[in-house]
Amino acid sequence: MTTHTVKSFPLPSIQRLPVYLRFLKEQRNRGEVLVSCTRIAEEFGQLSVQVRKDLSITGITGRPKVGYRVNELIDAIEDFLGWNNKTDAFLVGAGSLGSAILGYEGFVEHGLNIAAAFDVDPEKIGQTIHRCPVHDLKDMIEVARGKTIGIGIITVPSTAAQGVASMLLQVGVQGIWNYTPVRLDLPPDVVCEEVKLSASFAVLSSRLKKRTVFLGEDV
Amino acid sequence: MTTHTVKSFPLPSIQRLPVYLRFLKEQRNRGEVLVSCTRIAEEFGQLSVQVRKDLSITGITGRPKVGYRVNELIDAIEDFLGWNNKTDAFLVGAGSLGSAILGYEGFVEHGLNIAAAFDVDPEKIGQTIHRCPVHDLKDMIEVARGKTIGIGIITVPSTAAQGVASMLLQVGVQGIWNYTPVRLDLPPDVVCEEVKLSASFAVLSSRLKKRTVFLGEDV
DNA sequence: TATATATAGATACAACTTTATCGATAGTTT
DNA sequence: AAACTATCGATAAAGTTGTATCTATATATA
Repeated sequence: MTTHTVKSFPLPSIQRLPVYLRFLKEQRNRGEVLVSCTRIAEEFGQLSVQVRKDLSITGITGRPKVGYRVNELIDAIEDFLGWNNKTDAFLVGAGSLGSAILGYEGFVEHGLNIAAAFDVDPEKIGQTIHRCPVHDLKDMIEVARGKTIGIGIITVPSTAAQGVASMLLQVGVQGIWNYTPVRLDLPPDVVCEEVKLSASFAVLSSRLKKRTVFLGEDV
Repeated sequence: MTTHTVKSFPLPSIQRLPVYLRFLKEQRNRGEVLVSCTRIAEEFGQLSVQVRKDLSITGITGRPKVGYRVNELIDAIEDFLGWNNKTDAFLVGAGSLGSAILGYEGFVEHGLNIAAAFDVDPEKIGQTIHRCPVHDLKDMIEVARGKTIGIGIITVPSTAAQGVASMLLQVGVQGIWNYTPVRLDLPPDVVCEEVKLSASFAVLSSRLKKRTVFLGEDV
């Protein structure tokens, strides 16, 4: 293998792609064949330039005065994100957050197949949540045998997070989707994405605070 | 009221504050009185300069060769985010995602008091989830009477999101924490923060994809 | 008391992201 | 067929965020 630079794309653009994808699928269902970025932009209160730039990272190209082909665009986004290939995943922590993720059908459309869930609670072990079997956490290695598990989803209490992560590494996951606020110690070749609900709440709080200051104070 | 410019702070900095806060509280529990940003930075694999800049938005100032007072810093962050004042909230959608939020005790520490939950499912109405009563959605206005509800949390299916948002506006919420992928139509003075799980998954997916390309392809 | 050192604060620079502008193109209208 | 217009693509400018560097200061040490 030769070393080569992998071109990287703007993170904000990547994050906006799912929004466009959702809209494009809606349009396809309505029978639309073409769509312009002007149209997409006004839908989301953005500038058309930004939409165009975002879409361009997928490699797709539109036609002046016409726009983009809806189908082509959907394929391009899904291909870019790897959402047209199914990836098997394990979810650890079958509490309410875990159940919420198991129940969200959108992820199936994104190629995410949660093959099994795990927990330590005897009440949950053996049950089925949203058609997904819940196993004993200590059977994880065994359940994984013969399977290729690409992603591990961690929805356990913070204290258990690192231990669970280590088990998932043994199973051979390449990516971890971490819903706990814990910074995991992982080998550098494993991709980790954290869902930081506190960060989101902090943004909401600070904006509410600012708003209060603005409405209430006089300078 | 006079018009004046409200200074705005870097969003990424705001998002990182909860991470520091968590660490600082840990340190306080261990009896630490002082902490340097060098220490914080190494904990999170960041640069000390960035930590310093992030902390500076709260208005706090440290002392050279000494560092910051842990208590002072905790107070400053909580004050900046408004987390030292309790805010009452309504949560709409008592499914698994709603339950997960109700069950996450961290939010209480952030000043978020979910006063009531709402749903349309007769099975759920009248129940109590994590000490929070679940009411019939159509009783929302009535339940709100006499209360000041600052925040509305939306954890319903996408199709119901806009309707719920409109009800919350009637209740007088100033902020909405939206867990659905729907872009809500709201008056401009209402603050809305969206939790985009698909965006997070998109980042994970694209990085996994890139990784595969890097490991597999030869240029 | 003088010197060394770790640390905060300020300033400057670089990288990244968003926004604006301009030219090219394909369809539409006259 | 020519002029017009909506749209894309490319490039440039502006704004924001992250990183590096330098100075000042408080403590420790000789």
